[in-house]
Amino acid sequence: MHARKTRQRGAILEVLEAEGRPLSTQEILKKAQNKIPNLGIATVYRTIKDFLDAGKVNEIELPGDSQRYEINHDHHHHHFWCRVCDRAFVINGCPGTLNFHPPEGFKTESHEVTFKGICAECYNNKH
Amino acid sequence: MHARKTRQRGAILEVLEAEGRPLSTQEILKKAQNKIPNLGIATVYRTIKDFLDAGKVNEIELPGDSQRYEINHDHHHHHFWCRVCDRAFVINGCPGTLNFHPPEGFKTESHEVTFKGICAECYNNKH
DNA sequence: GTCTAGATGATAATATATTATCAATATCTG
DNA sequence: CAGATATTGATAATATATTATCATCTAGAC
Repeated sequence: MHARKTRQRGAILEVLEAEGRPLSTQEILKKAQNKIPNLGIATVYRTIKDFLDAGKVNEIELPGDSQRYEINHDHHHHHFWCRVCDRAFVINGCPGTLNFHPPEGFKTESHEVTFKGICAECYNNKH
Repeated sequence: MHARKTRQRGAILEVLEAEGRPLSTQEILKKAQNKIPNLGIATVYRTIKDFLDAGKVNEIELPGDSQRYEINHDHHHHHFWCRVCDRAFVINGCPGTLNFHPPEGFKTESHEVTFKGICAECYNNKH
């Protein structure tokens, strides 16, 4: 018997799907608590770890900030990080041609591009 | 009387200049201790903070890792991060044309590109 | 060389993120 | 429904990075 389906895990998955952008563990906790008021942070961490192992979610690392998690859709993309509301957003595709080569002998395995600035909501002071 | 010139600060600046790549506080400590054996980590943090305020060094944030510091040369560039030796390197210039636009209404202020992989030394097992 | 304030080193204290513990609870099988 | 066990929530414990404290030391003015 393994991996039971619980209200908590369902709620966390729903939150990630509904938002459609990378969320921090705290963001996940807050939003999932709308469905399950006394949800604990430990359950968020445990569930995210399970989802990661199962390949359901990806771990996003913003420069200098803690991890974010997003549903794994298997398509290459990058992120925008709003310095006002601290939310991360998905930017589909890859900006320009990353046909740039590191020094001789260096083997590049992946790359990350993070745009920083202000999102539309914050720019319009609605947030 | 302000900002005295000390052996410690000189050593830390020399290390940053000699390496020519972003260093973590621990890397700075270890390398500067070759010059000043009982240098303390607190002095590294204090000195780096002073250098940041003075604009002498830049703070580099790798996705998911702690800060690195490098001499400020005022030229746009990005970084390569070796997953084996954990060292960061400078990649001059900007890869490709970053003529990519975030969603309508988003204001981009800066961008960071981090290449991940294996550096030449580690690839050749010399490290 | 002397003096004084800034700097240092050792270490305690903070801050934060993540994991471990464990009794209570809830899921799933039969 | 009942029983076995995976899961949960509350919280303690870890891990790590950074900052504060303070007695001692030292750079630089005189």
